[in-house]
Amino acid sequence: MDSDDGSFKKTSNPYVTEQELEDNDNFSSETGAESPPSTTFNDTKLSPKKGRKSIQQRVVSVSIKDVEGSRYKGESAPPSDSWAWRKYGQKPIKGSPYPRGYYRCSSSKGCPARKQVERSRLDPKMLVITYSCEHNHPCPASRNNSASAKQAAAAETTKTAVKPEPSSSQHDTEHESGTEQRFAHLTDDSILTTGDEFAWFGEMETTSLTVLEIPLFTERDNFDADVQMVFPMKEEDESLFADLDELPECSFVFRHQRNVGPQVGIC
DNA sequence: CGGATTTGACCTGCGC
DNA sequence: GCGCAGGTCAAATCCG
Repeated sequence: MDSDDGSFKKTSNPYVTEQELEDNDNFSSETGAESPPSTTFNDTKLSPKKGRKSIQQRVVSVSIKDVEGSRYKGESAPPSDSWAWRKYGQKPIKGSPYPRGYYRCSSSKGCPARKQVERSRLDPKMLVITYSCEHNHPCPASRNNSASAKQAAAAETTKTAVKPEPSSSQHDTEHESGTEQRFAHLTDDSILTTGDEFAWFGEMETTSLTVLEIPLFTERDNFDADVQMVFPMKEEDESLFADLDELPECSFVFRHQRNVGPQVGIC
């Protein structure tokens, strides 16, 4: 199935901190916020066939409005942001009225990246996208999540195919170069400090994309508290979807630094 | 006709 | 050990 040439070094993914790597087992999905303490908070339910220890995950929350807007406006993303995702499954999630879609990177053969797209239970106006990458493989989602997130989220929203933007011949060239070449440029600037590791968030903010960086809390209480800060809303009925056009133009970055704790920036 | 999506079945891990 | 839930597979179906 997925090739694993192991050619990528751990540091080749500038967007995954050591914190994430170390605390992967403590990763908390967005959906964990409402889960019983004994269930999924410390259990990512990662692919049993891939092994849990070797998966990196990043959670991004995308405003549905942003998604739809980008789609309908035909917003073109930079080639480096254009990733193709192929849906390979969908599952209803217990406790959530919304199904979770499973996508696999199809930008190039052997691309190990996967992502899960689901509507946030806390805020149905948001789509929560969880990117999963194996160790020794760069996570395309890390840099390109702006476009790819929109693509997948758009598909999730519109129930249509996830297709890469009809971007450019440059993109096609990248396909020919294969996965390694595709990620090579990511490695070039991969040595980032913790202060720069989420620099791409800034790019996303410029597109009014709402981003939620779910930190890897080791304390559930912290997680709950911070999620409450971000999502004060309770679960609402589906009538909310009628109000999608009323989504606020608000972007924020939610991060957690080692020895610093959660930081929330609200516009 | 080829590729992508859908969807039910199966597999695996975890909690009880 | 059993049941539940999540994740993946693969055949069927759809679409360009």
